[in-house]
Amino acid sequence: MDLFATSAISLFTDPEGGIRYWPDFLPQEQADAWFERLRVGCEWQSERRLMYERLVDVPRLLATYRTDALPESLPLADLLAQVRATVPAPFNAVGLNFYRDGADSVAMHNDKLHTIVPGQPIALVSLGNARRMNLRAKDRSRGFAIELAPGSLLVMSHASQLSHLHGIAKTTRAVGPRISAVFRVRPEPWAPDD
DNA sequence: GAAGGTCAAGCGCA
DNA sequence: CTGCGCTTGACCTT
Repeated sequence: MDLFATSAISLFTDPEGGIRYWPDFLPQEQADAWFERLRVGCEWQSERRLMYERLVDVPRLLATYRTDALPESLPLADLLAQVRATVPAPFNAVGLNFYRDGADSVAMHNDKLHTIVPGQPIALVSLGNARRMNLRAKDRSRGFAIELAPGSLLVMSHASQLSHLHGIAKTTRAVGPRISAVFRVRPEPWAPDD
């Protein structure tokens, strides 16, 4: 029995479940402990991108694992079990994003369609500092935002990736580090360095 | 293989 | 303050 993953808030509806949010998915103590273990233990990768003749850092750190090869030093198997208790999908991938401070961000985007399987959801667990996620329908019919609290779960349908964009804007507010763990069902075969 | 989309920082605008 | 839309260009997707 899980006393925490009780009530989902529906942010958007479609035939595949739309976009749902569980603010209290994990107990706070567990969210805090897992955040620290992931921050210290993940093999964080930085990337660079060219823009206007300058090489700039991608404003976040990244890590990717197959769910069938999770490092035992990380709490990802436990986290996956928690996620699957609420979202019963055959997740085979977890991507982690480390937003170190308010200068880290990700532009509005939808998940790469070749990295997800039609009909299967995407499950995003937030740890560490809260950050605001902006969401917008691609047809611009509506936009909304959700404060992604530590220990929360956001589930987005495959269909919602066709209809909506999401992103994390930079902020001048003093915000501490945040980690998101995003579970996906990727078409096989795939490798973590894809 | 051509065409179109992505997405990084910074600026102007509302 | 915030979000948004525009810019270039290498790389990715269709």
